[in-house]
Amino acid sequence: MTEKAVIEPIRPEARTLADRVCDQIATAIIKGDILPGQKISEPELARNYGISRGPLREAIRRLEGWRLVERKAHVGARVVKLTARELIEIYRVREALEGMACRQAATEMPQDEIDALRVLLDEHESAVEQLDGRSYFQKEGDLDFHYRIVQGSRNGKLLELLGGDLYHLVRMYRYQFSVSSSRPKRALKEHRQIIDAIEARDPELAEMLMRRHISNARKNIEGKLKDTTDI
Amino acid sequence: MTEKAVIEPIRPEARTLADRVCDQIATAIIKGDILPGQKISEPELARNYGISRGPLREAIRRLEGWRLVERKAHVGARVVKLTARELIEIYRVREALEGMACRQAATEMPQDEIDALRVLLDEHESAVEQLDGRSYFQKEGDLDFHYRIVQGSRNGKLLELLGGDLYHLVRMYRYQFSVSSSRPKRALKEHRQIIDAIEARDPELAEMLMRRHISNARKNIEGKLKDTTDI
DNA sequence: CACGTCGAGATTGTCGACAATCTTAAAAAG
DNA sequence: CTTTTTAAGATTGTCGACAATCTCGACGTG
Repeated sequence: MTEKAVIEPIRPEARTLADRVCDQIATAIIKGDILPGQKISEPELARNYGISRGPLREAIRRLEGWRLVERKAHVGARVVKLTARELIEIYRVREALEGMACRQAATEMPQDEIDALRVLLDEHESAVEQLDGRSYFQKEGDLDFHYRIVQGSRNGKLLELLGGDLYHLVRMYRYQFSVSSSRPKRALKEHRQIIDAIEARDPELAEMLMRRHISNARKNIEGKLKDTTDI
Repeated sequence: MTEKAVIEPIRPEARTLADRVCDQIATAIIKGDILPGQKISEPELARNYGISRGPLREAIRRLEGWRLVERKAHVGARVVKLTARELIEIYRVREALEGMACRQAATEMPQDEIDALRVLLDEHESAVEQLDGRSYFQKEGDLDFHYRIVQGSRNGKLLELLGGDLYHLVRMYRYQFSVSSSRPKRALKEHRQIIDAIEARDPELAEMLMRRHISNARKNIEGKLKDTTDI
């Protein structure tokens, strides 16, 4: 009895097959090992991962829920291929949603989470200084910052929407186009302004800063997309 | 050949088994035939609908993506049971999202869709006058109005988020508690104001009116929830 | 040569059976 | 009598096979 209570948290791999394969495929998609628009063959993946088609289909279904793949009956699943328009749409939605999250975080986020977030920003700063240009950690680190703000809003539905659908797509886009190196220092400065506003318990300022922060990122992307022929 | 082109749109039931069962279960949940918190037994439902567990699991998995059911590994699926807090959270998210949708609709919604929406509102008015109090059509009609506004925003991701997750839950809540009869005439008036602002191509006013409209609905609910012991 | 038809092959949808896990209730120990 | 253990039953997870459907290239016709 006492044994079990200790062992259980140690073994988080008690998950189901579908869970693990789902994570593996999601990572493969986000990192670009499976390209956008590419077909997802059930027999092939089942052989690759050494499992049956049952759990694999469950994993694909979950990815469909995350909007990482699209399925058509009797045809199959393909990795989503974001158009430039859709990418911009995502950023506009984030502007509204995360602006709201930031406003609520200014009143709801507990002090210890604010402190922890400042520590995270310090880590980001040293990482940015060390690697100077494009840093791997900054890629995910930026999303981590945003995720914590949303957590701080104490709105579970908001967390579901942003964490469930949009962030997967944003992560995919970032890996595919390696756009994190755009402006790490300026982004870091904006992050600090935002957390300052939250700690000052100023909802209006916090929302405004977050909206401007995401709006800046969107404009940065729009500029880059003009060069690319398609996406 | 010419036959097929005619027959195909006539027979939309060429969908898969999982598709139809998914719709059936979703309707059963929303209408309250399956109560919140109730367990979803795979063998039982498979017998009821006369299908195998394969398509049924696919249907349940899709409902999980719509946040209508929650699943735990090796335990099973249960219909979600919204807490009062979560319901309020949903309305706060809708306020931000649909406010944004309304703002974009003021610049993007084509005139013919605006005209069609006015026709819909006229139908609602006659339905409200005829049945006076609580009318079945008004229940879904209200959501129909909101859905069309979001469509008018021409933001596909917004439509996915609102139509995919939140509206199912709102529909379920409305059926369960029969709250549509709260204030149909006032809601109708607010709807007309909103479409007026959109036709006037006034984004700021349109957003403000929509936010206030949803905020009013939220406050109305908050008042009703005070009476209920739990939900 | 262009276009429509047809069929082989492969892929997805569906099914039933077996294995792993949880739940429940009875039995045993204190 | 309360608590712990254990075992039976049922449920979920996984697998392999069969049926329905789509894809794509070859073939015939205008």
